[in-house]
Amino acid sequence: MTELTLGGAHLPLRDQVTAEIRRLIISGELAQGERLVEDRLAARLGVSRNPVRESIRVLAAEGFVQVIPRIGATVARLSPAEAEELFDVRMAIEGLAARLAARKRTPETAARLRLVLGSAKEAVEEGRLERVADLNTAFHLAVGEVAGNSYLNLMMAPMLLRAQWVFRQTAAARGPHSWSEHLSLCEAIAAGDEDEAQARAVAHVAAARRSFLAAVRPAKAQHDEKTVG
Amino acid sequence: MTELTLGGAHLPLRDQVTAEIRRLIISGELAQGERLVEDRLAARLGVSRNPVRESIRVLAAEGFVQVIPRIGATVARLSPAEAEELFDVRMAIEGLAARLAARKRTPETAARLRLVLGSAKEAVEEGRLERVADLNTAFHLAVGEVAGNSYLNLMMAPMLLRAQWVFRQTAAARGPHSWSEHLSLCEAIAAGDEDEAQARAVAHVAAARRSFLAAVRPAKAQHDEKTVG
DNA sequence: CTTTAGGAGACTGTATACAAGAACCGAGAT
DNA sequence: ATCTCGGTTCTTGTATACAGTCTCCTAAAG
Repeated sequence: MTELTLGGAHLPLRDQVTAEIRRLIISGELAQGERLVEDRLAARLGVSRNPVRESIRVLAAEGFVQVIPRIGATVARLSPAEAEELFDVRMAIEGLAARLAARKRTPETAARLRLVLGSAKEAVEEGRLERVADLNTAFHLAVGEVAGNSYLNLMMAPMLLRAQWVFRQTAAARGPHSWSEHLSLCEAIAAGDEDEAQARAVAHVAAARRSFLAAVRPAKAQHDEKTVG
Repeated sequence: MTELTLGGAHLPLRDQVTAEIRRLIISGELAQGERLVEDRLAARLGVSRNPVRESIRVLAAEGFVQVIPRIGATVARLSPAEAEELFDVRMAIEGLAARLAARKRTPETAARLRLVLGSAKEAVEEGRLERVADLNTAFHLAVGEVAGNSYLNLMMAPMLLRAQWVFRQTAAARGPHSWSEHLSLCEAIAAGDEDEAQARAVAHVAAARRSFLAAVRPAKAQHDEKTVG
């Protein structure tokens, strides 16, 4: 592996391996459909097959990997159609998260969210693109934590990573816009306006979808504004 | 194990083990907070630790198991609050599934859904309670398949199993009512009425929540009709 | 030239072994 | 009696080994 043993408090290898393979998939270093041969992956990461296997199961549950019994695991394929489908799910989930966050917000909530947004803005200005993506994800997760629904958060983490994957695969990054949308969402949550918070979260994802569609089929008109509402 | 090697086309042990442990958790044979010692589980199921470990990771990703590195795995705890939170997620997800199903339905859709409902009705009449639960889950999954959103389905399967868990833990089964609600949802989908389909799915989950609340806090008034809409 | 049987190689499935760390229990000190 | 220290035991983390299955290549038959 390039650098697995980072961070003092060493997590179990399986967790590091899971994170690393996931990163390789999201970044595209492991291409769609590419076979994940346990031996080779293990050698590449400098571990035995066992942690790799456990990681593959988790990544399969998250939808990054497809496993066919006795055949092997491959990086999942992400057709444009499947990629677009994700936005519908995100609207539902993130809309709910925003609504609940507005409902459950405390006086400290706004500061907490703005802290993440601040870091994100810095990262945008510094042009650290990967960090921007991570901080945007962190923002959404922070909203989820404010919402305080444990199962919602359990789903959100892999979903957001998948969203990163979708964007990386289509080369449709969009740093600056999302920041103002996040800020807008943050305000609605801070104000405790559930309807507005949900609406802004949904609008945010809808905007992301437009950006995605523009990258995937630049010519075609974007007539798909229907969906959740 | 009691009976793991069932079904001719033998799945990998890890899959059978995952299903079995999940079943043990949902049924309550493994209690909340109970330690999942790999050795013991492996011995109990008649396999080695390896499949058990892989299963535990998957079940952790699904939220059935809590893993603390170097300490061990336990059956997750499901506080009443956490249990209730699930209904919000279900409303969002199943509402979306119903909407998409109505949008994507084909002429064969109704028959397919009604087939499952028929089996469920039979099971209700025969008093086969566990089978009823499985068929209700199958119905929801079938709606998801009609919706044709792969990631949505990926989330739905564990979510529905978790819903089963919630009900089993609170002893709040409700066979007959859900059946008519399912039929009603089926009709809306068949008619292609997206709004109505979503509304009925949400209402169905809301009814399930009422049933849950009635079981959990029988005295307290149920004032929580707010949420997605 | 296409097709098909056979066998070698590659890879997954499962078990076992060993190392490292955490929990537990008892003995001695305070 | 309580606290603390030490060691024993239990359990997880990781690696290795072996068996079973699939794939792919080769070679012979049609």
